[in-house]
Amino acid sequence: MGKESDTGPKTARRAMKLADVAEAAGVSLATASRALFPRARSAPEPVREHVQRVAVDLGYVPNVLASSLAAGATTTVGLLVHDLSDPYYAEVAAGAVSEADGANLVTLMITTQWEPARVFAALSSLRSQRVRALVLAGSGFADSDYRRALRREVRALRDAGIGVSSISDHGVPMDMVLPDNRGGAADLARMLVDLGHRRIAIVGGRRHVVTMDDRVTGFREALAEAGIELNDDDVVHTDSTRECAYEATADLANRKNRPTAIFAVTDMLAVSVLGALYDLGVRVPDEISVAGFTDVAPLHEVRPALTTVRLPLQEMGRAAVELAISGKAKRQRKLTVPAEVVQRATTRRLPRAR
Amino acid sequence: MGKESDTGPKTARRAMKLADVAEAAGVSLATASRALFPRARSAPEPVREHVQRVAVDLGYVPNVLASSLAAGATTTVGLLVHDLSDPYYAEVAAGAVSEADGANLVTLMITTQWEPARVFAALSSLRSQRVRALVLAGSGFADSDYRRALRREVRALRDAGIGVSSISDHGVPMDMVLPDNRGGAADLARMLVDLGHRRIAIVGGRRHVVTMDDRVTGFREALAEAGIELNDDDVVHTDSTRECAYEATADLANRKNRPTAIFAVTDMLAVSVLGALYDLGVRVPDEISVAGFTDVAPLHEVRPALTTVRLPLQEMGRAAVELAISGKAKRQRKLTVPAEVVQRATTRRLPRAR
DNA sequence: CTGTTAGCGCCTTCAG
DNA sequence: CTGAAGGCGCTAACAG
Repeated sequence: MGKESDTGPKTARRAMKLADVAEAAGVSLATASRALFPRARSAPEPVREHVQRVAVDLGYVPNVLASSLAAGATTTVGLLVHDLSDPYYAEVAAGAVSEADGANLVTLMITTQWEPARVFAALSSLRSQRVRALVLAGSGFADSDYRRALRREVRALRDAGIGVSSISDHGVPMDMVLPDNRGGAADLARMLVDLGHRRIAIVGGRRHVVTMDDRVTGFREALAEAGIELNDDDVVHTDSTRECAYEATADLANRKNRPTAIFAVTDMLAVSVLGALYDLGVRVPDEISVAGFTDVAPLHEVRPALTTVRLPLQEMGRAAVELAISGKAKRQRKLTVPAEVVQRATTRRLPRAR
Repeated sequence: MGKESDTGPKTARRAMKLADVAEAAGVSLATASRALFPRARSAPEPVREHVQRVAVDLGYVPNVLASSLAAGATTTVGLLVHDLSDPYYAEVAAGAVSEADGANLVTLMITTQWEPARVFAALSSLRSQRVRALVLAGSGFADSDYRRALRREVRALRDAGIGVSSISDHGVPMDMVLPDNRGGAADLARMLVDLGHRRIAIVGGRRHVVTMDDRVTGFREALAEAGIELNDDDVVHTDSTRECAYEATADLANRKNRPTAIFAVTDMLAVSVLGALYDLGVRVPDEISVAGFTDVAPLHEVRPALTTVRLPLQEMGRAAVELAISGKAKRQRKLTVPAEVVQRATTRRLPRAR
């Protein structure tokens, strides 16, 4: 039916629909549907085969929008990260996307640039997309307004039947993957102390970001247990990552009481610290030891090899997706991920360690 | 695992729909629609305001599936990359996602793991999602079967009114962003020659990947013009990136006629080469010069700073999305992106340059 | 087993 | 300017 279709294939012609296939195959809509997508009821083998070949001959591609609308369930999962160009999130996302793919789900990715407002915008956008599940992969903020608002939003999501999970604790009840930032940082601190370090500085990341805060806290507490108190100016906070860390390092290196070790809460910060020290002619680890956190992949081959605390980023992404899509559980689930110190070449034992 | 009946408002209740808002506001469905989403016709200010407040009071969130289905246009763009954990793609994706976001579009991300079959699966999946536009960010393959099949698929996409663009040439007519891999590599080769290098080796990446191939070709041609012919064993190909590059480097460094410079077609490969040389005790750039390609962000602070060829990854991602969503043009558009040599610390002038 | 028929939630001519 | 009504493409009860 219809007039001669224009042979010029350039014209955006209407896509084939199931009804077209059904008609061409001489069966009803319902039968075609059952033949192509066997769920509750299937269709007998001969019919199925026939309809399927007709479908491919016609170049039929199902309209997911329509089927999702009718079936009341989509095939998408939402993924929120702060910044894809950060290796941390890139790896987490790689794992998450791969896991979703394995579940035949496609990933709606949104980047929030460390801005709470964008997180909420993204959440609302994804809700409106009716994602089947959603993962808050970005670290949460230590801010009670944020948490209150998030709590409301998450409740709405769950009420709508959307499974939600997060990586790191956002201060809101939901399933979560909890990398042991505190424990890992504490282990690292103890290791440094064992190596004889006493004057240690921290190059912290953004303020009020729980992931970063936890690392600082864990590190600090472990030092305190060893009888080492950190002054406020032993903890430098950096915002714009790059230059900040660089300057902070220069400052630390020039102090009269120069630290013997620097803990950067992020591998990316650590590499900036290393770069600054290199440029200043301060030898690592001979003069100063440096450690990072996360063991991010792009830096694996860098020399001297960075001492850091390993986190299985991709697996964390996978696990978060897994939690979210299986999120029917009544009880909140928390999956703790161990963080393991990896001692490499940027740290050394102090010669006259007591 | 008791039979704890979920109490409270946790039960997945039906989400608010436009009809609910309309009813609560005492207007018709059509009016509510026009009040909330003013497009062709809007609604008078007073009505609009009223309906809007009713909507928020009810916690109404529009169902994008339904509206897309009815309006015949979605708000999603598809993005295909090979591997998100590769800094190259992570940055490209960051740019692309951001650009899409700026156009109020949300990104459907799919990773294809360098497998052609997955590319096609992704394409079909995205078509079925009725994306508004789609970007093939992953490098194409130098394989005629692949290209033939892709050509068909792209035509189908365009026929369906979906704008398509790619980064790098996939050998198929469509809008594309073309980083000047050949030119950049050629410039790099000339620079090395100018520095006095004559024995140069290439650590290539995957075979039959146009992006990598182009770099090798451009480099090789420029050397040839300078009268330097590369033997086959001067070009090593690596698949699994990591170990391969490492071993290849060891091999190169141990040759009787050790090269004075190594060009790695990728920064990530270059850093592996550097790592291997470091472990072997070969000094860079004193004994061997090393150069990479792309100037990937996570490596910016690494020392000695890597000589490389800069490509504006994020902008490439943005541009590709821009092309795809504006893809109504009849004429094919090609956007060439210049690649600029950045000479840093891993290359040096040979002392007795002839 | 197959076909008919309501919707899914929204948009958009078309009357009023 | 507003409302009623017919789709958008598909699914899932229902009959037959």
